Order: sequence, then C-alpha cells, then structure tokens
Amino acid sequence: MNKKQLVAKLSGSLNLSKADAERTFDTITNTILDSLKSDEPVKIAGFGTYKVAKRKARVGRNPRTGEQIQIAASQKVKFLPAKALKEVFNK
Amino acid sequence: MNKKQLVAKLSGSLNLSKADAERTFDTITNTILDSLKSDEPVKIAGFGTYKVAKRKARVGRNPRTGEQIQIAASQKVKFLPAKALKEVFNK
DNA sequence: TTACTATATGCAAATATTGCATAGCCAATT
DNA sequence: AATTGGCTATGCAATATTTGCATATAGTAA
Repeated sequence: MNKKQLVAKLSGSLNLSKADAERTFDTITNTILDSLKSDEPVKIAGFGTYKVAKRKARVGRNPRTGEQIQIAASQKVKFLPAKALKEVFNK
Repeated sequence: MNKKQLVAKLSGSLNLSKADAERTFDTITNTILDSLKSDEPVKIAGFGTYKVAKRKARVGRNPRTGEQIQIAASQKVKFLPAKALKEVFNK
C-alpha cells in the first residue's frame, strides 16, 4: 500500500475529499517530523513511539573492495512498536 | 509529544474538532495496521515504510537468573525512514 | 484511577550497516 | 493518460548494533 492508496482509503472511511484527506495526512507526518527535529520523541499509545537515535562515528568496510571506511556520526528515526501492536502479529 | 498533543495540533491546523481529528488519526493507524496484518508493507513517500519483519527463533537468557531460554520466532513492525527524512537530521 | 510504557540488567544470536550498480516501482509534471 | 525523474530493493562481506528474554518500579497517559 502506498500513500495514494492510504489517502483514498481515508477519504472513503471519513467522508473527506481526497485533497482534504491528503492534507490531513501530510499535517500529521509534518507534525511528527517537527517534533523529532527538536529531539522530542512522539509517543502514540497503542501504536508506537518515534524517536531520533544518535549513531556514533565508526569504521565500516566497503564489501565490494574490502577497503576500510570511516563512517561519520549520524542520526536516524527509530520506530518502536507498542506492546499491543506486537501482540497483534504474534497472536 | 503524545497522542493527545498531536491530535490537538491537528485540530488547530486543519479546523477540525478534536473528536474528528482523533477519529482521522485512528483511522490512519488502523489502516496501516490492517495492511500490515495482511503482510502488505505501507510505503509513504518522503516519510518512510512500515513493514512486518519476521524474526527467527533463538536462544535468549533471563537476565535475572542467567538461565538460558528458548525464544520463539516472532514478527514485529519495522519502520524504515525515507532517504529524505534522514537528510533532515544529518543536514 | 487504571492502564500503558520506559528502564535496567547480561548475553547470544539475528540483523543492520556500508558502497554501488541494476532494476523496478512511484509520483509528479506535462 | 503517459513519460520521466527519483526513490527504493537487492546482493555482496565483515563488523557493529540491536534484539529480547523476566520482572518490578517509576513515570506518563487515558
């Protein structure tokens, strides 16, 4: 399922125009990103938590050549599924 | 930021009642979960992809007693941040 | 008030990471 | 409606990181 299909589904379930459904969806993702940008985790009970994880610089390796490579420190968004969500999939 | 604050923000930005904002939000998460339940990844361009990852059974350990424990195979929801999203945090 | 979630612990095994090319799919623009 | 540009999956090797076990408590949310 891609964004387009999700928006279509939203539109149908909620009696919204597709434009409104898309705007709503974009607002949600942007709000989540804004919060994460200020290093503030977003906790959605019963669904999961989005947070920014800091990764330290380290030495990696180019698997093609075997050559060692210095990898810079970076940040990435992590999603931790809520407990309830895990149970759904491991019924 | 928690769900309540996110819903409040949505309500304000989109001229929706809080009840409508919450209903919309819940519909989105439920739609994502439904798709994942049928093992169908959800791809949101510019944000990320949700997918179900299968984890094999393995040997674990009770950290309190040190005793070895067999851990059953399980499934968990993974979120893979989109490329655009990583760049925001590693500007 | 009741329910959920984070934390902290030791440790083995699963999985992510990294560069890069190809192929395929999605999204947006015409 | 179709084409193009852009993002993403895949596979590879070796190492780094994460996972997840039990359980109680503390903190937060509904």
